Amino acid sequence: MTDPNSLCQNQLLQAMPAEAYELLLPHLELVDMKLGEVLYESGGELCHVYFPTNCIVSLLYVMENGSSAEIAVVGNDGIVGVAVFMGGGTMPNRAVVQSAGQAYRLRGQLLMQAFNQHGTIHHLLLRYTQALITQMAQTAVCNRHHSIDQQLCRWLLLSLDRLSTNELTMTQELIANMLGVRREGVTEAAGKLQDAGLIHYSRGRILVLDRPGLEARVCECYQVVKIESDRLLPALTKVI
Amino acid sequence: MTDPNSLCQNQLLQAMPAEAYELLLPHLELVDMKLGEVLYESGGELCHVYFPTNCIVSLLYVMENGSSAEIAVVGNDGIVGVAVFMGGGTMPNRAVVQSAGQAYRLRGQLLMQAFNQHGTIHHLLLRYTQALITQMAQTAVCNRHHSIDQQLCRWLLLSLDRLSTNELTMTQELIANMLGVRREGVTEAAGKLQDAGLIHYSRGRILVLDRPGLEARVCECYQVVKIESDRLLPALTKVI
DNA sequence: AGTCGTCTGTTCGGTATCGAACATAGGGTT
DNA sequence: AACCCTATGTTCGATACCGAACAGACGACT
Repeated sequence: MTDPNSLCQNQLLQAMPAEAYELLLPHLELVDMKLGEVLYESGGELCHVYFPTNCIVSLLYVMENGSSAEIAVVGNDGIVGVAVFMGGGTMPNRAVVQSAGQAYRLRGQLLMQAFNQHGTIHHLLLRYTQALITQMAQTAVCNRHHSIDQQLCRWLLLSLDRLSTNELTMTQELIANMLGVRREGVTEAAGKLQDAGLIHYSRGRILVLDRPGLEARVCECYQVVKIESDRLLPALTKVI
Repeated sequence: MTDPNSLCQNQLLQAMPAEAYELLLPHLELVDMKLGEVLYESGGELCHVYFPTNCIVSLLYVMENGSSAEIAVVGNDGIVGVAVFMGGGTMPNRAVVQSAGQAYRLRGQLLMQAFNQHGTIHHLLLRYTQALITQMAQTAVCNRHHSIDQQLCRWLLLSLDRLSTNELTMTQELIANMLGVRREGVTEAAGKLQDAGLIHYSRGRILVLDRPGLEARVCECYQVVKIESDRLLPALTKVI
């Protein structure tokens, strides 16, 4: 069973009205999410959805030649598996744990019931999905127009927003896979940030020293996503 | 008033069950969509939604410095204004008529009613939205990994799929705005396609001579979106 | 027929990113 | 303490795309 208090760690669960999540509560299962774990393969049926608490999940597209690109990230602000209630059941993307932690797991069918029967849950999930759409759209824009330096800043800030620490466990190699660039490109960009005193890098650990400094360097894409998320899900930011 | 027969030109309307669209029918208004017309500005309230018949609408993000990037295109396969039923009301994108024609216009509130009251419409629109999500995700991937040549092929095929002709009215300058690249880049890419005998270009008109040839050159992104759309909305392809 | 605006084609140097190869250095293991 | 694996740093030339400037060419309009 599940400790009700820890539900607050996921903002979507937290935003649900009492009568709604009492319905879900008995079926929520707190599971460990290990770094690199694949939750869904591209096109694979989604048996469960996940409400991350202190982990981050990346949605990736993996190309035929093996290279990849991140489409969006989901943390304690959202839910992994929107295709369940959108009706498609699957998506042509892979979902990978990018930062280890825990998540509440729920059978897809149960979420469907809640989605169909409770207007509040319905509205909440659709608004979250719209925020996710904005994140994807802005990823497309950023990939087109912005430098690796700027994209790295955006990526760091998106990750920071979804964690409670200022330390990320993440090699440059992995970041490169997410951004869809070469590892050397990330090395160079991270080097600049380190020289500027904004981060400290050491063997798979990134310490963010100066968040305002990152925000000063990031492209507009980050703010667009953040503002839109706050607009669509105001309850989430109020309660924190 | 509206000629019921022409409703068939939009596949979403066409796929609605009889009792559902009889509800909407009296409120559908056939309107002219002029090239370059802006349906929504970024962040602007969506009073109406549009069901394109023989026009194409682009969803663009316009950056602070004025450059732009296409996020997705909507033709007679879909609806412009998903933010109405997703709950956000607005999106941080601009919707522009990319290819002139006509569309059925409907007040957002009326669509909301239909969305909430008719399960069939509800399912249909959410599944379409998921297809749109796939298109956006793949745009992000394509922007990251593929050459202008490949992206032009993808763009031409996406447009062709939404028109009944093999002729597009579109200057290279406009295509460049959509793809978020320089006009010269499009000139060069289009020149290659013309040399290969796949298209014929002349002052704002593109004649597609060899569609299979384009399909042979396009990146996997095009097929991913097409397959996913067909999967999510099978009724639409069956009836054609 | 001539003019003009727009669309397309071409060129130039500059820059960001790529692809590959290799060097260095933490940090855990034996 | 020595070792090794992995993460990070550095270099090289190649390439794709950019930014700007300009040349040609089609077609509409007078």
